Amino acid sequence: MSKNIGIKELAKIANVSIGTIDRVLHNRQGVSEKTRQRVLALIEQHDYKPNLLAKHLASRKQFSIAVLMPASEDNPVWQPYVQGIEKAARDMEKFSVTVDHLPFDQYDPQSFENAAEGASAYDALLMVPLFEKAAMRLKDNFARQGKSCLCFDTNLPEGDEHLFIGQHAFQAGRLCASLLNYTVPADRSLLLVNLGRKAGYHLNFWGRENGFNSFFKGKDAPQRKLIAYEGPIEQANHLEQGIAEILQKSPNIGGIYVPNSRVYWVAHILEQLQRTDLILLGFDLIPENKKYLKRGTIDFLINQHPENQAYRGVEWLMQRLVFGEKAEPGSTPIDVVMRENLEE
Amino acid sequence: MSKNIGIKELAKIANVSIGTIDRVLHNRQGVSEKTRQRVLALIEQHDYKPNLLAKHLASRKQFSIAVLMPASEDNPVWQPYVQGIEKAARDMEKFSVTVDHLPFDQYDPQSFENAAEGASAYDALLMVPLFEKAAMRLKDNFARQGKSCLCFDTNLPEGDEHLFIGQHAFQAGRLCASLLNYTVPADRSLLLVNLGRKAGYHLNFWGRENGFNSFFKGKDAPQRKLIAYEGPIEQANHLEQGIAEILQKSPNIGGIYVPNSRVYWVAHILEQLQRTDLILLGFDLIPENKKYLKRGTIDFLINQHPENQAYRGVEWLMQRLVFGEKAEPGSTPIDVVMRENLEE
DNA sequence: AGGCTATCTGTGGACGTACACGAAACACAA
DNA sequence: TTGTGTTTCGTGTACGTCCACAGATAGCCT
Repeated sequence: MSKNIGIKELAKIANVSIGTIDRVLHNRQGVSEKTRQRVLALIEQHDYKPNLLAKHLASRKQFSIAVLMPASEDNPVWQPYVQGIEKAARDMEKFSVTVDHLPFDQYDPQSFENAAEGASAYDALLMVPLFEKAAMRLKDNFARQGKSCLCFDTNLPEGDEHLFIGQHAFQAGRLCASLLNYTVPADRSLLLVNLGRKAGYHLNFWGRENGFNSFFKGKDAPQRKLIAYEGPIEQANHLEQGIAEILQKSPNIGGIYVPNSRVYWVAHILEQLQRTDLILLGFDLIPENKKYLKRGTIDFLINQHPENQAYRGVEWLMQRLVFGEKAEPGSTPIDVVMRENLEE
Repeated sequence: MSKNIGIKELAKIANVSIGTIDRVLHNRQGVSEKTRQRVLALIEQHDYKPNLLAKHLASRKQFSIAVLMPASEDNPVWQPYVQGIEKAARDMEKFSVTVDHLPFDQYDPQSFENAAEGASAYDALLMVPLFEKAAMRLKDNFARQGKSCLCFDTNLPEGDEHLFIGQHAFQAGRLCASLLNYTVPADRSLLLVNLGRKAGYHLNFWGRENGFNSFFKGKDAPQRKLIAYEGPIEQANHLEQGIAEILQKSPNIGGIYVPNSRVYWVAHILEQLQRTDLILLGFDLIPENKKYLKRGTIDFLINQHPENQAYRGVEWLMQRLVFGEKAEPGSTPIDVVMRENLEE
């Protein structure tokens, strides 16, 4: 009904011109204290909200968003993120916002630095902070310039007021523990497989690992034997041998937890060893994992909704830039996928 | 860099006035076929995208969206939907879109009809089509007037090209079956509890029930004894008695599936009977259910992300109205919630 | 009072699009 | 040729805001 009041009406009521109102709104100098107060009161009183569309139109600004994220060629995990970014880029175009993907090598800190360099020219930043120190620096840089910066997929440790879109890794780990605890008989033990802890083993993996372990600690936590196996990242044949050995040595193992997307390696090995009876749980709906999920070798996968995460990240930044909003980014559900709810 | 081309530049290039460009863009009559083709070619060639901010500013249109949904007082299930709608209403305001909730009584078809009556004046419709025939009529009405109509939460059966945001009930049912199949030892049977099938037992419930049953049918489906219990909806004491009896008669039952939000009734009864050892699975994160989930009486809840569903529904309609887009509404993940990933 | 700052305020033209109105161009019959 | 009607096109104003510039007002000095 009562359509929002505009700068013009406001001027009429205050008996000043729109120029004055404008100056007050942007608290620029050149307006007497008396009028300023009067105008401010009226703004308050009439609950004036600037028309963001008109505002943005008049101030002919073009915004740009940088997305700092590994190249999708490195790892299929990043593929859907890229898709989300691309879709967002298309959708944001209408708000005069351009989105660029600045790829880096997820195993090479220097490449991150280089990409970060390029990001400084943008108005806002969306990044996967795989390299902690460099990411922190970059974030602080943006903060200092009053520009928004949002992390996704992986969160930085000191997350006080930190802006993040993604799964809570620790919680996800706990959920996995609970799921295995439900599905594996109580007298059997669980195996945690860490693939390639040294290289590119990023914060998310730690969180998932810690969350998993935390489930079995504490006073009335379920008693369950846990075995940890630290596998190599590169040599697949070493891994096969290692897993074969550990399964032989501990025939009591009933379930395996892989806190990252490389669970398909383990799936492959289990099929080789004809041990598909074990409950296998891992992360990410990449094609290889889906394959084994369909066959039943992998039993559960935790989905992060990557396309959605990336899209929402860009959207959130756009809303800040264009509309000046500052809502909570909101978290990503920890989505359990089984053969039965695998889409497509 | 190359800032988007505008209607003005386009006019200059085409050697016509902006008026003509405008007519071509809105394919209104009054422009010769020759010029139209020329302009269209240029539009294509320069990849012209109208500036939506300006567009919306100039066309002083006010859109309205009606949301046909049960009143949240009827049932806590609807509470988060209302919140989603309200948040959407706030966010859509800047696009001059108003959103009204037209509540109806989920058990009273007549109240649905009444609400539907009121909806006809709106530009678009978002509804929970609990009453099939009336909903179909309403939907067709909107379609006939070229207005958008979107269902959420519950889908209409003939969903050929039908627009829907929400969970796939059948798939959700299958997932639940699988989950119980994993967590309940193979030699124990499962109980399916239908609460109040007659009154307000809507399509979603059927889908979840059928999906569940389908899991155990087919050639290499797991063999498992299923027991179905049809409980009364109103008399809680009857229910308690009924469940107690059936548990006594079939002591082999290892898990219970309740295909709707009333799982907390069963949880309450299980606590009374001191049978919290049973795996209990149901739907919706309403406060009562959360309570029992935290305590461990309920083991799994399927979340529908209702706020999100409602919000996305409104947003989708807004995008159609304001921006004229026609993307797929996208589906809702089937989110498994356990004690460990219950938020807050 | 006239002149001169310094401070305060109003005006007008953008931004890119929508739309009403009216002008021009054309066709065709008288 | 003129008149009439129809099709095709251009112009002007508006949307709500930003911003540069010009205009007004007041204070003070000579």
